[in-house]
Amino acid sequence: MCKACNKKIRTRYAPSPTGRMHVGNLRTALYEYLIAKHENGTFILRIEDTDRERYVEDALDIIYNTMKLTGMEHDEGPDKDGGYGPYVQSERMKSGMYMDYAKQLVEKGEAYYCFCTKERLESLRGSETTEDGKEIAKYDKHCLSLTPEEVQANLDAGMPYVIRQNNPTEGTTSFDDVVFGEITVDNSELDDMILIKSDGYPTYNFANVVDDHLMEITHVVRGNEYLSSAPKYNRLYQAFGWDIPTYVHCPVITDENHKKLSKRSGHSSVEDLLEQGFLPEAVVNFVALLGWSPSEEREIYSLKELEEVFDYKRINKSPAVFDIVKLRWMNGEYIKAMDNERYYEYALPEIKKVVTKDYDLKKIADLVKTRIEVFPDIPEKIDFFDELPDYDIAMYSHKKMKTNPENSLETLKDLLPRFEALEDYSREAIEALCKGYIEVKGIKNGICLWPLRTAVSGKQVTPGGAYEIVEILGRDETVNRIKKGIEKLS
RNA sequence: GGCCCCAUGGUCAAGCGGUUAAGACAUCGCCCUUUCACGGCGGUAACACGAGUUCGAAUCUCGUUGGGGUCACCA
Repeated sequence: MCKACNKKIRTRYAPSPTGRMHVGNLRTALYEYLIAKHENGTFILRIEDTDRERYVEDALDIIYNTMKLTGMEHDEGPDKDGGYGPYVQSERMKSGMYMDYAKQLVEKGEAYYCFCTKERLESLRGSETTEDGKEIAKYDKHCLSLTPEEVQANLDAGMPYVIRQNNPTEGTTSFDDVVFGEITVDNSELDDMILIKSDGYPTYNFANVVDDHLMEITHVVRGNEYLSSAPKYNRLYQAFGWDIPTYVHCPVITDENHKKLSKRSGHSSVEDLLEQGFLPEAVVNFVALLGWSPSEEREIYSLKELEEVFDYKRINKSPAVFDIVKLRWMNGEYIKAMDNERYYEYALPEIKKVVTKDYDLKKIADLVKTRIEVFPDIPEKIDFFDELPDYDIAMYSHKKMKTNPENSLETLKDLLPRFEALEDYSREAIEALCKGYIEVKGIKNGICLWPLRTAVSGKQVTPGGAYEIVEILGRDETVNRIKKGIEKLS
């Protein structure tokens, strides 16, 4: 229940099918979802496809898919009728409802027909420009002065027209936002925005208000970029005499340069992130924490857990930088916490990219589990399994281990026959072999294990230790690689 | 440029008039250890500035500076 209006909470995510899902939109959707679910409310998916020019065929699939992957299941939507349909604006338009509502406003004097041509509108603009060359314009209410007869004559003549909101030029308009508080603007700043386009479609601005009202949306969550047009939406509600929903404007998400997160960053959409190997649950968790924080000191939350603790009153106002480094850390936490079965599903394909021989891929996967942050980190860490890389004998030298090419050669020469003779080739036996050797020789672990691992991997840094690698390689390959080491060192 | 919004470490952030100004990521050091990672311990690092209000301001007010957003028949 909504405490303010005493109604069951209904929120909606209303994307436009124009491409990939921006992380800002994901967060908006997430907050809508959480606000509803926190109070046992209804979360609705509505498609705002009134812009036929930007419409992208695949976009709808992307939306459904992303919602599914993230676990944000909607209660009502195009595929789930809840009695408030249709849930696609282009379908809602077929009944002519937007036009009817617009006409209601015309009758009330809150809107008017406008027959101005593009050319006239452009000439209106030219006069002033912004710093970056953008034209500044505000419609001059030219067509407001048309008499009803003139309007009718134009209509009869089939002249193209739009319907504009009629905003006052004096006084002020205020509205409340739960995160930004009360905001007041001079009415003289309010442009007479277009409600119905000349193609008969409603604009986003208009359809959004009408649909939110008809669908009984209680909480409207959207990005900060809508803050400046919010007063105009408010006037629309007032003009109709409708209840104004609770506004929740979210702070912007920026890139590391504090600019609006754009495609250029390479990770502006959920799909980008998924392609880069991030887990949907990590992305959800991370995005939830961008502009919001829980009251307790914790950062890892599943969607279910977020539903419980989410309090939209704790959303903050200042913009947040999308820090991919922290996302990587968080993703790593999710990987470490994954149960093995699912972990293998993600890890094995990455391993197969560089390991084609018949090794125990799951054991290799185990090796990297605590060493990666995203799955594509895997290949470069394990490429030595398939083929021993060419390496320099300087690798045998390690200051702290007190190893050098000379004592390494000795170790490898000693180890070779022992491995060749090893019948039971198990992890335990391998360990026993090495430990026995270390004890007999009275040397430090490193003197034995560093050269062994180096010979067998050709690398100074490997996931896992000598035992694990040697076990996975198998006796033949291990013996082979020890021989190569001896050759190199001799 | 007009209007609107924002301002705590490099980043995410807690904080609502009295705190040694949390915590996380990153970074640095130590421990663990056959490398790396994991894990554990610790360090460096912040209230943009200036006036008020107040016994007392990161917290309230105003201004300055800086940043962002917006000004479409796009959403």
